[in-house]
Amino acid sequence: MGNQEAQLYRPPGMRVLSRATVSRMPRYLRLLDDIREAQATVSSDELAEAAGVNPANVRRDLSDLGFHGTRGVGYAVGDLRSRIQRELGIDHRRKVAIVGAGNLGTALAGYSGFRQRGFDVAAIYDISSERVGRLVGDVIVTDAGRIGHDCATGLFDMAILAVPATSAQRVAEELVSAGVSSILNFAPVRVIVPNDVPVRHVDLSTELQILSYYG
Amino acid sequence: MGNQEAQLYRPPGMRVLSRATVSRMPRYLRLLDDIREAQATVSSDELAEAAGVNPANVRRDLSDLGFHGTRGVGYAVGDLRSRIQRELGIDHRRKVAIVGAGNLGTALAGYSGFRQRGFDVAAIYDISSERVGRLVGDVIVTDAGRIGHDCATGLFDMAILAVPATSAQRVAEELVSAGVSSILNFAPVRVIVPNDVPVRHVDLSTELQILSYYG
DNA sequence: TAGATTGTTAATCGATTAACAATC
DNA sequence: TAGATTGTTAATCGATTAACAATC
Repeated sequence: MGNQEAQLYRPPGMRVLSRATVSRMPRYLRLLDDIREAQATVSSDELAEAAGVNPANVRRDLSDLGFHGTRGVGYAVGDLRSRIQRELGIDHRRKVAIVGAGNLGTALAGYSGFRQRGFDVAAIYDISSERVGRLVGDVIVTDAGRIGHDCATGLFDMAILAVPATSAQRVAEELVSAGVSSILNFAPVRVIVPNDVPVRHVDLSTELQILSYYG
Repeated sequence: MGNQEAQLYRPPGMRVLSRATVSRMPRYLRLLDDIREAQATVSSDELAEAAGVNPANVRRDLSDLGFHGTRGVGYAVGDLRSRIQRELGIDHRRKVAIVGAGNLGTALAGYSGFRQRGFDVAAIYDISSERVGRLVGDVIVTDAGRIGHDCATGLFDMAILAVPATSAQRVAEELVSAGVSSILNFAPVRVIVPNDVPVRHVDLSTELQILSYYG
């Protein structure tokens, strides 16, 4: 694992979960969502099957999560579901800012997929005075100069970069110093965030390069 | 490493590169792009500094890549740059299909970021007869029934899913059986591709969940 | 109790890194 | 040659997994 992958999150007073462990959580959740009321308990074998991992791995993951099952019985479906949702931060809606009100930013603002998954667009920013003041979806385009202030005061805690390549790094740094918790970068350039900054940062352009590797 | 992460690519007659190794390549490339003509050689220390990794890690990565430097001197900048670009499949333009000509699909079709990074939109599909035939960007919306045929005949080798949650899994399976090499999923739902299928698949909705974890 | 399944130990596997001989 | 830097070995680290005692 490189530094980036090794980046860990330490909830206060809780065990450290590896990035690999966290990445399996949504796969467990998928089965739990399907089961719902149909079944009160689920075994590590069933979860493993659904997630495509080893049953021992499931038991270790849930144990690391501090969630315990009952020997001979399994894990309580509803409780486990809530526990994982809380862990992933999807037990409540998240406020996201879109930076860049161009072609892509505007489309993302109206994209129902984010909303369906619990991400609400709280703000959209641009530097162009022509765009500032316009209504995009539910929100009015704000001058990009306010990004730092708005982030620091909690208007949003997640940001989507939909800016030109030339501004991406600068905006990312501004967001980081204002304390944003996550950045999803759609700009066609790699953006570097230091490893010691507690931001989970997914660089789409890098992903595309990696993607293309498998072609 | 879960199964998903452990998925490896085996170029014919070439060493196997781990996903972790591949993920560092774009970071090396970034420095090499910056250097260009300014410097003929680069050391593992410089690459390590730029990529935020250990110098020994750099040397091992390049060695695994089959690229060798000169002791006491370093690595040839231009040659290394070409070698990595070839490895990542970004030494040539890639043809991508967008599935779904709705709000998001249309925006992505016109998004210059893809084009700038070497991804050309070769086709856009939809099932709605109202949308089929319309011009979106450079291409005319085609009936989704042709996806399998067009992929199999090489019209594109990468796909972007911009469909509703309900169709995402079905479309992904169709693309996989037609032999697509990469899928980038923008649908607001997780899509499962078996581990033994040689598709590099980045599930944006899963990433979003992981993202939110760090908030 | 008998069967099932967890939780944890110890073994295994793979990736990272320190160290240094090779050599430009 | 003297200094620099690679390429590789061996040590280390961390994550996965087989196995099984604990226990419902």
